[in-house]
Amino acid sequence: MRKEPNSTTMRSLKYALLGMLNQQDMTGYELTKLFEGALSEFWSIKQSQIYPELKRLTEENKVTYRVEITGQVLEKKLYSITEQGRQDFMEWLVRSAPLPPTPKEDFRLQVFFSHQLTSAQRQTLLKNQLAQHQARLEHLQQNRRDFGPQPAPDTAAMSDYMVLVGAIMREETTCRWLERCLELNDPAATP
Amino acid sequence: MRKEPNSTTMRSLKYALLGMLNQQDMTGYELTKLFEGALSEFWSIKQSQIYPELKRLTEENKVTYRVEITGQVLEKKLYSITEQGRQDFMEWLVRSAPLPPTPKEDFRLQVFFSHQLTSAQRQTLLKNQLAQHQARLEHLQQNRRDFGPQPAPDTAAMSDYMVLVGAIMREETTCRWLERCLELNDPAATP
DNA sequence: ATTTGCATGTAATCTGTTACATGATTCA
DNA sequence: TGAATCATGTAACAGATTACATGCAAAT
Repeated sequence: MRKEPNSTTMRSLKYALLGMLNQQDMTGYELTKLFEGALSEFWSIKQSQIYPELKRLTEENKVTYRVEITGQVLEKKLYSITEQGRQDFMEWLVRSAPLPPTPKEDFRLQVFFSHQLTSAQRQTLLKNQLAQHQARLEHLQQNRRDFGPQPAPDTAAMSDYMVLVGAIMREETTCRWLERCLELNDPAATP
Repeated sequence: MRKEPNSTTMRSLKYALLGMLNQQDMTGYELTKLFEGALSEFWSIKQSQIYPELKRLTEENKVTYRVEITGQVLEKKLYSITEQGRQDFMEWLVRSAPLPPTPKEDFRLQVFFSHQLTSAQRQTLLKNQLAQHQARLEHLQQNRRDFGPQPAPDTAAMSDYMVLVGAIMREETTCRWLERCLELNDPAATP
């Protein structure tokens, strides 16, 4: 008896790949580069996940591929989304799911237990975290500068832009939070 | 030959449990309730994870337990942290790790692909998300009101407070981001 | 000729989720 | 006496990470 597909799981990677292939045919390698590059700012995946998932999507008839030759003999598989895959993807894309549980962040757990540290240790921890988020924020702000003027609605560039703005706002807030935590732990500071 | 403990993994659950047991002896059931209750706002775990992890921590001599009887026969295991466990925990607590990759959020992936929707569909998606985050924000703000005045530095209450403030700031920003996205997608709106 | 990049995969392990499974105690 | 809560576990599966493994092509 064939196993029924389990419909209760998220399959986020599936939709990430279908979404990319819905825009353009690509090889697994190109998909890897995309997710390791600019996209990794908000969606990171490992190379080793890609090929098994593409294989699975092929078996499920969500994608197909044709083999192309680079140079003399090197084979690459150029993947395309199928009609079934596109339908699946569009269904996911419009879906309004209930909010998932807040993602776990180890640092927030450290903060939760931070009264078990000395004041100085806590300050070191907070300052270090702040420095790291400031660096990430500056990097994202550079991305925005490189982006140029605000794109037009209903374009791929606008989607990119919304995600980028979201990432920047998130980092800004994290920095403000950490600064606030430092204040709260320094009784000398003026509130 | 005995397997070496793998030191490259995070073991976040380990430290979450040790941190709790470092404050008070507890049963697995009580730990479950804690993480399902107030803490679930920023750190959610499933009941089924608890008992295997407690078993493992016992084998690793990070915790011990004594059996107590409720009623006539019902056994419960009251866990305590060991000295070794406390050392482990404190080492983790002061550790400044490099930032982990940004946690994956399906919704941001949907936004990234949202130019493949109609303007109306996109608006529905954004508005639905906004409503959900507004509800969560109100819930968190209620928690803050219940919290009372700002706690003193160096107390457990202050740690709680910092995490709560962080959660509120995060939700506020998410709401502002979603409102901004709605603006960006409505050419009629005044910027 | 050597390094870097293109290209595709597998194996082992870890973490987390869903679902199942059982039974005692307390309160209405 | 029946429902809610206390209390502890297991099994199967899903998802992600780390590490390994191989080999061609292009550029310096």
